[in-house]
Amino acid sequence: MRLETIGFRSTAPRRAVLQAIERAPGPFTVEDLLGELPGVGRATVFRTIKLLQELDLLCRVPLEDGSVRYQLSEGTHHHHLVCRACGRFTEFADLELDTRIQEQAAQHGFHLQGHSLELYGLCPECGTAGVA
Amino acid sequence: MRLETIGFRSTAPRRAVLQAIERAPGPFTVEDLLGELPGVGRATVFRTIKLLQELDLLCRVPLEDGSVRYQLSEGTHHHHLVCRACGRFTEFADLELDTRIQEQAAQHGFHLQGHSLELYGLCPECGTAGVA
DNA sequence: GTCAGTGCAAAAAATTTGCATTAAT
DNA sequence: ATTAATGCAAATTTTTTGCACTGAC
Repeated sequence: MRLETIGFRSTAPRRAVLQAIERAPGPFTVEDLLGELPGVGRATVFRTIKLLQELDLLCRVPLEDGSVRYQLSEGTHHHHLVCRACGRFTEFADLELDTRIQEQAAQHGFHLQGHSLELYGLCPECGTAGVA
Repeated sequence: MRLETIGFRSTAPRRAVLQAIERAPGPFTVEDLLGELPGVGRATVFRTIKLLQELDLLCRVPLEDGSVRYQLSEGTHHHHLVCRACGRFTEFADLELDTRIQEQAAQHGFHLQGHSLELYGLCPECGTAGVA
């Protein structure tokens, strides 16, 4: 990890959290992580998650019911397609979309600094299964 | 109110919540509402807020820090420009944006059922003040 | 008169904090 | 040696639940 490169210490708990995240088969909650890491303190897991988000290594995805899931991030700016059935989400980026968003902000005299976009529905697998 | 029209009872607590919401000068938290309505029970305020959201009379806006604000809704589908400085938000709708979102979903073989888009930045007033 | 809606207080989540201790650099 | 990072347990914050009671229709 490049944690040390940017002034953070590479500690056992942090490495453990990282590994658990990489091991995760899909989106997870903080509680999931805690369950995977019996030896690591609650606060540490929360603190590490926060750190990883700031480093853009982890993305936080709010669901429609208000709950939150996390998933390893590809790093670059992107949005999510969230499947209501299986709960998994796919990243995608769309420059045109981002441009249009900037235009909207400009039209309202708004100084845009960030945005978040989540699409909810059924992924190809679940959508097909549901219709069939 | 048309609550009764759709099978819900028009009760004093609900009317009180509605009035408090209409009185609100800007986005508010549940706690704000509770403070305005000493006579109304916690659970009732939460239940009424949930109801109003389902009726599209109230919109729920997640902020970047994970907290949530509410604001009376214009009813139709829209997005928000959230000001990081003053906390207020403006609604806007953009058919082109929605279309592009649908296209993205289609490209991923995703059956789109809903989406949420929040823009964060500085509103005209705060942006100008900040720069000046 | 019925049953949706309410209030209350307790329970359940979800997250943060304080602080003495540990360990990375 | 410094001091960032940790663990723990307690404190907050946010939302939900159970249930007897009230009041809209």
